[in-house]
Amino acid sequence: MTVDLQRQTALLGWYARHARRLPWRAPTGQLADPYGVVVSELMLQQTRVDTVIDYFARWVQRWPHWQALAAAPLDDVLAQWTGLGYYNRARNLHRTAQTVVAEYGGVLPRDVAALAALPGLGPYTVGAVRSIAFGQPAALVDGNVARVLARWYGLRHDPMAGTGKAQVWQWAADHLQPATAACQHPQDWNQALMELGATVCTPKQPQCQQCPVATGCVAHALDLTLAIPPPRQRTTVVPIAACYYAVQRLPQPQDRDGILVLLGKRGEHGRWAGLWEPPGAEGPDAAAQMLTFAEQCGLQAQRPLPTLVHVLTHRRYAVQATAGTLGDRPLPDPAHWGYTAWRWTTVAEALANTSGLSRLGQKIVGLLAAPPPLL
DNA sequence: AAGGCGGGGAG
DNA sequence: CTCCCAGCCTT
Repeated sequence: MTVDLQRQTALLGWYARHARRLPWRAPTGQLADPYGVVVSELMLQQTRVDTVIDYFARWVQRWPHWQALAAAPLDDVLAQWTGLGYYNRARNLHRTAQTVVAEYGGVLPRDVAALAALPGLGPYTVGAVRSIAFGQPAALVDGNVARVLARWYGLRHDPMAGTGKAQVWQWAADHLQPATAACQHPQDWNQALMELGATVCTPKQPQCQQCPVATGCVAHALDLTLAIPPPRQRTTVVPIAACYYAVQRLPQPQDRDGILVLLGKRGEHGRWAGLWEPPGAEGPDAAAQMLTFAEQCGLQAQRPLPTLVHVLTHRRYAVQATAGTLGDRPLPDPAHWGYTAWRWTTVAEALANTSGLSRLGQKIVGLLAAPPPLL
């Protein structure tokens, strides 16, 4: 196929003028620190730039290099990820750091196969690391690039699946060599494509008037910009009824920080794996289960808390929470309630950004701190 | 190829 | 409400 060198030059020039300054991004024409690239790319998977900026700054301040991250306990890594979601990414990043230290002497390998074997690094992220950290002429396709190229060529299929996906990856590869020949910096070309998709060639309100490559864009010429890429199949959201208990413990002589709240640590698999939350259950018999839990704890002074809703991509939690005070009985076996451990903490600590709670868990604890509802 | 996996911002 | 974001892993 032929590629439009003129439009490539236009896009590269646009990127040199309009690139956002991001904490992990090197100036145009330069390479970025491999550790920072991997950390930022793992955080950015399915997550917006604006959300990641603060997390990235705190992360590299606490763990500035592979050795520091590899030596950190997994619980600390998960806690530092609190609120970012998709917590397997944090586990993968941690395991990647340990592999880099143990297998590669603390230096990220430059080899494609070695990179692709690292946990958490898929086709997109490998392309990003190779080009942005090492300057290798490696193509990449993320949601932005897929949308830009699909519109550029008037692709009528979903660019993220099946033949459309293969087509877009081919286009990305076709562009890379001549674009790199023009600017000598494959990292700039890849980031220019993504930047255009993130700031100009957006899904809903593309700014075609400001687009440096609108000339020759098939979708723009045919007025199909909003129809390409085609809308994806809508996911069905499953409603889940859940019942949680905010169990408090009155201050004891060793408690200097006032009333404490009980947390359980979730198992190593499934949703919110390894994260903490107030004890709860989900499903049709959740309320009955938790009633038993309350009896086992000898829960006193029970009062219902306002109901709350927590929405995930495929699940919608409707949570009925109850507050109560622990009696003088010992806590039941956490394993019987789906947890690997119990822990007491203050409300303020549970609501902190490094608490290791899921956002749902924080919402439940937050009900204790919220003012009572007006009647 | 399909399902699981979070959370939040924008319209 | 809706959509979808610098995706990956498991089955």
